[in-house]
Amino acid sequence: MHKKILICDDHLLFLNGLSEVLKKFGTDYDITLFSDSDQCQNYFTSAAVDVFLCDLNIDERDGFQLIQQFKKIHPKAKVIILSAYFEEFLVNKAARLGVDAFLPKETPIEELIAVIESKSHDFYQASTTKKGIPDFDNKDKAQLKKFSLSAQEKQIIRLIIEGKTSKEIASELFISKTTVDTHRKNINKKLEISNSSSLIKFAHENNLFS
Amino acid sequence: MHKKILICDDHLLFLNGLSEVLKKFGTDYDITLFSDSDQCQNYFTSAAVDVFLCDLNIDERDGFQLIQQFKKIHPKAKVIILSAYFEEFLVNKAARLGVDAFLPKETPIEELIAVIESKSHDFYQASTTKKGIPDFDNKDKAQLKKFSLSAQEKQIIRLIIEGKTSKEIASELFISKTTVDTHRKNINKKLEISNSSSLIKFAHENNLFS
DNA sequence: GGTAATATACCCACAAATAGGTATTTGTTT
DNA sequence: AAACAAATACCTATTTGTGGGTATATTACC
Repeated sequence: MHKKILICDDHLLFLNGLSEVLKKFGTDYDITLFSDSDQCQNYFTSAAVDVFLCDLNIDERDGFQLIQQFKKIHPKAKVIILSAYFEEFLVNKAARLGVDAFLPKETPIEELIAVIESKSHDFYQASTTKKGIPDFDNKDKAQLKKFSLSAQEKQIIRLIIEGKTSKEIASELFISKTTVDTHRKNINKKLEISNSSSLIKFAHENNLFS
Repeated sequence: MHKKILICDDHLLFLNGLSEVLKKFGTDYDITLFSDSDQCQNYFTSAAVDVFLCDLNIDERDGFQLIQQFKKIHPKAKVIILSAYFEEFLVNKAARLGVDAFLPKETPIEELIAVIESKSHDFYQASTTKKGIPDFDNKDKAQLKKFSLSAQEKQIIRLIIEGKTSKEIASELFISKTTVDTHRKNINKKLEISNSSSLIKFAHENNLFS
């Protein structure tokens, strides 16, 4: 069946490669590529799309934001996240946004195509995703609610770990310095810590990033 | 010109994609793929290789180790690192190992092929790599400075990483809080940084502990 | 025996972070 | 429509960290 596929990923080599592989193995795909999230959004606001393959962290913008916009315009399209990071709370958030599948980038191409071709919109359909599912609910209720860090909070933690000050983080995220301070305050309260060294320690111990 | 190319990367989709793209754009490439570093090493110990494309962090093993082994067996082959992480100290280490190019994974395919085809073994040849070069020497100095940290300074860094405040560190080491501050001041000066997050980042990047 | 490095400790001033509060807006859920 | 979570932003106050000095005692190395 003919499918209009939209791919957004800021890793150009990955983008090229994925496109090549899909053209080779896929039946009848019309593929459009973007490495810039704004250009991608411009495109999908006025074009038909059947399947949207999206990376997280596309050029510093949160991939979830892009997906949220996409969902508004194309509620029936299939959205598949291809992410290098496979963490429960990300999978959770994706599920809440109505993302159809959350696949690691190392997913075999056959499986990716199976997900693209599947008629159902089942979040758990891919075998690789299933692997992560057993403790999905437990992790969600136990660990995740313990911390339940929002996307913006996580973003700020990332920048703190990089050695940025609140002022620098503010200008990088186009928000006020006082807002960054509020986020840091809330983060510290949630994690029951009182300085950024402990925050970094926490992030490493819990593999928030890696 | 015919080239025997060996690629090692644990991201299967990336591996597939890269291989496809190289076959399409490259002139006459004989490509062998591995996602497992041990299997890759087994292969190159008894096979001719012209170009080795290698990821860092291949299945938990340090990519540098693999490259080191490769260099012993194929001193004249061209080694190109394709890494998602582009940081000066990694580029430094690569340069010291005699790696010919250090490219981000988002490198345009044309540029990657240009590097593969180039006759020279010039570490700085790719435009994307050049961007990272200006502070190459500075970071190298910082690298050396790591050894000029005194025992007490290292001890204090350890405690900072554990999330302790200067006051806490002082009482733990039975010295004055102002002395701890002096040490922190000297550490920051030596490492050319200005906050503890950067200090922790430095410690991790340079494997000061662990 | 002189020089260098290290550890110790203080002064001052300023920057940054932490922690309490309140408040508005937006979007989602029920 | 009401309730909620999230992101935004400000106020105040205190603590912590940073960076410029200076200074002394100790050890280590030529």
